[in-house]
Amino acid sequence: MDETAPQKGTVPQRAIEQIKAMIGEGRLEPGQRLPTERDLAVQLGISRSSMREAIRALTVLGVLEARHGSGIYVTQLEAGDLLETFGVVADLSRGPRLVELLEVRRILESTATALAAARITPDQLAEVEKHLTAMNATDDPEVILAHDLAFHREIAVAAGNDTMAAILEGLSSRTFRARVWRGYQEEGAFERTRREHAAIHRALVAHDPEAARAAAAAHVGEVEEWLRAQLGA
Amino acid sequence: MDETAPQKGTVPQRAIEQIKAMIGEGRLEPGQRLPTERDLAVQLGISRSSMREAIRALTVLGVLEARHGSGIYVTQLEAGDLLETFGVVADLSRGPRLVELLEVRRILESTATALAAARITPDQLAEVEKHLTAMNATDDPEVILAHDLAFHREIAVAAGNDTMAAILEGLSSRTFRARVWRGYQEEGAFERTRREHAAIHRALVAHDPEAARAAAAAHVGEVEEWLRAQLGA
DNA sequence: CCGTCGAGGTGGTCGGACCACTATGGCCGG
DNA sequence: CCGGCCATAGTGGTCCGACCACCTCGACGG
Repeated sequence: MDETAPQKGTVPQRAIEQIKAMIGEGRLEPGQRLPTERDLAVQLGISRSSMREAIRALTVLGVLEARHGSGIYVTQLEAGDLLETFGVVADLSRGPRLVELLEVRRILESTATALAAARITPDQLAEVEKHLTAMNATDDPEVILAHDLAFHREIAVAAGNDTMAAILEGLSSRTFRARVWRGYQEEGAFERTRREHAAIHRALVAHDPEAARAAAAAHVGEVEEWLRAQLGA
Repeated sequence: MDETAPQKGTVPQRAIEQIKAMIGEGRLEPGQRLPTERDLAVQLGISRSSMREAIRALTVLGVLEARHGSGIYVTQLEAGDLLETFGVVADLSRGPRLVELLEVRRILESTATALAAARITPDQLAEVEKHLTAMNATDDPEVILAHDLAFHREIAVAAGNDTMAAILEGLSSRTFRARVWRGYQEEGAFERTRREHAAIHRALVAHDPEAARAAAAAHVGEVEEWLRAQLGA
């Protein structure tokens, strides 16, 4: 018997492993187009439905990208594509785990900010300042939130570690922060937030890693403490 | 017309959002069983195929769990369930991004080890020691790797932040470390690794957070440096 | 030479059929 | 009466074939 299917796990799961293996072995380069769903199904000896499930799974993971009418492609496997799932975690987490996520963010954000203080270029610094002033120029919470996110994103990018930036992006996902900050900012924390952002900015300008680390840690820590108090109440 | 489908995005994508919303709004509790695929498909006005894709996607993300012959259940939404996919990222990353992932791990691992030094209980310490001695008692790389993973996992758990432990678990996934360490250990790094583990252990016993942080950072940093050199060569 | 439009190929969706597995409850033997 | 076995109904798993929506690219006409 040629027995190409050694019967391990579910059918789509096997397909997922095989495609992952193809990528891992370099047989599929990023950006390259895969055979059609129909062909792949025939190659692996499974039905198109199962193949679709496998492709869907890999699409969710950010490994593949399906373009309607065109074909299936391997993504660039960049940090952003692969770490999108972090946002899902943040969105579905609640209670104590929110605090844990904020703690992780505090650790990474403080280090990222410290690295940024040492490495940031004038161009990047200008970008950071743009969002800082925009944030202080309005009272619309939506606009503030958007620039707040961009402010921290620029800093994370300036730290020079795209993977870390992508993780922080997920940990600061829009819905996540909107949920937490809704209550936080209602307590008149605008002013404090502005002071903290200013402190971070000063540390970046001074290229002072230690000050940047402290400022960023305090910034996230403030929210963390508030949330902890909310849960304990 | 009642127009329940405002036509946004693909069909399965809409279904995913709706199910996520159900969970987010608390209409679906962790551990609870969902309606059958067939019923859900009818409820959302889509075909079972599309519903299956949506379920598959949420299964991959660790939000749902399908038990053949029994039904579909909401997971406990614990950090481990949701961050399992993180391991996939580590497995598919290569080159410069491996260094970035190690850098993130160094930051988190050092902090986690420092926290563990302050909080670890005698029981947990005993568990850590068990893996340490087991690791030093053999020359089988497979066994060493297994106990090495367990060693760091116990420490991460002792740090008291399950989310961080889950992330570190992903960053240290089996295939990831196997790939990197294969070459690393070939260069006679066994002895150095043992010394570093011993240093971490001493810091834990002494409940000395700063020493623990330094030891852990050095431990991961060693591998990081080696990998960086490999890539530059 | 360039813009238009058509055909072919792609992923997206659908419905139905059947298989594999699990759980439940009744039946049978003790 | 009790306990384990087993038939059965219901679940997710897989497959098939058809059709739809969309993109691509080349032939055609201006």
